[in-house]
Amino acid sequence: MAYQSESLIAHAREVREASGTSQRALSERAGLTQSHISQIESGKMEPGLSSFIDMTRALDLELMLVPKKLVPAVRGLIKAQATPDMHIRTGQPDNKRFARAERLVKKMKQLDGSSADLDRIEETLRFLRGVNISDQEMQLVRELIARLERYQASAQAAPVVRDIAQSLQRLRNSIAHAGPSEPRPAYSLDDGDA
Amino acid sequence: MAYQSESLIAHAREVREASGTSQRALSERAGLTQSHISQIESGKMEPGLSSFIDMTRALDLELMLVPKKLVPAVRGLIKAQATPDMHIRTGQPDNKRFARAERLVKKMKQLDGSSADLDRIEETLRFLRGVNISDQEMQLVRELIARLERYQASAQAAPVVRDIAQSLQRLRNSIAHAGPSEPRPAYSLDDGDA
DNA sequence: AAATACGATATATTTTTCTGGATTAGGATT
DNA sequence: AATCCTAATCCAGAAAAATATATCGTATTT
Repeated sequence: MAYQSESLIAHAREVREASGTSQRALSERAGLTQSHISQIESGKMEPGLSSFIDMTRALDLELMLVPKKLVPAVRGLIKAQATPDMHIRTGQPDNKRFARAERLVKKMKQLDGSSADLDRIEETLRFLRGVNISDQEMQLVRELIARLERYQASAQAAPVVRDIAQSLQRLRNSIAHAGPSEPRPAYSLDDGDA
Repeated sequence: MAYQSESLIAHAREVREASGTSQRALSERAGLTQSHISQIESGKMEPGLSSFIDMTRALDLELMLVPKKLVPAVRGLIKAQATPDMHIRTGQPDNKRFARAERLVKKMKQLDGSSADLDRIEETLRFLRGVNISDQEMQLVRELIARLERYQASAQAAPVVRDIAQSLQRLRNSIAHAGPSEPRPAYSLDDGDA
């Protein structure tokens, strides 16, 4: 049920997972119960507008009304900042998370069979673990891992996996030689989704 | 009640009024009852997320989650298109709406007393009525008039009236001599609102 | 003056959210 | 093996939203 709000809720969930926030932690900040959030995220119930606002505000997101005509432009803006330039490299690699991710990939490989994309992800993760990585970059990695976790069992996981592999690869490149692997277009046309 | 969603709902309402859609017409397109919409708009009840989505989709709006950090940029984008360049001038002046607006201003003047801003609005409206005006421009005018109607009785109507007067003035200038009265910055910093 | 359109309200019924707490199940950590 | 954290689920009850109609006051139109 609740087909219209599906993608919005999925988006909120992705952000929550990428930020490493648990449902419980979020529930406290947003003033809702964990049970409530679980049901919302799993589509068992439809939140009220204000509940959803509370929830997303606690994730540093703002719910906005955008004229349909400029939805692609806004999407472009958002995507552009989701993969920022990443210069400062200070943080520690967060080995736990990498280990978890590598375990996940291993599991996927033996479940669905090995694939070029999975191999690529595995290798890139190994590389990234050994490198000093900025907080922003680590955040991107977390986001990608969370996506991978979410869609591992999904029917059409393949394109998602491919996208994740590409994103990780680009991150790796931008670190390996801090040169222009791709100029990264600021924001432009961006095919609308569903 | 329902303080978080207030501005979102107000925005939806402004768009509805600017587009000249009645609550009834909207209710049919969105699949809600007119009573329902009235209560939502007047803050007597809090819509469910999906109800609100239905409502705003019917207004050619899309509800999006935007990282707080780029809210100003998105606001800028939206505002920039709300006052577009306006070149094509074909439509008819829509005299009915102008007449209605002028009546409103007259009423306000005798109620709250005359003010420089009201005078300016009155004069600009007279000018605009006599000119060939594009659909887009007419849409802007409608939006401004709707705002005026909404805030006429409000406690702090003054700044709103001033803003409306300014917007109309700018529109008038851009028509009078299609020259650069102001280069209109594409989109940039934009002070957040409430 | 009568008809029409608009938005706000009223009422009654049905449905759903939301809370609160408790529990279950899976992984990960120790 | 035992513990901890996360997410999903269940249950009960209170609160609020959604639906369906109908009416009212006011303005505008004919």
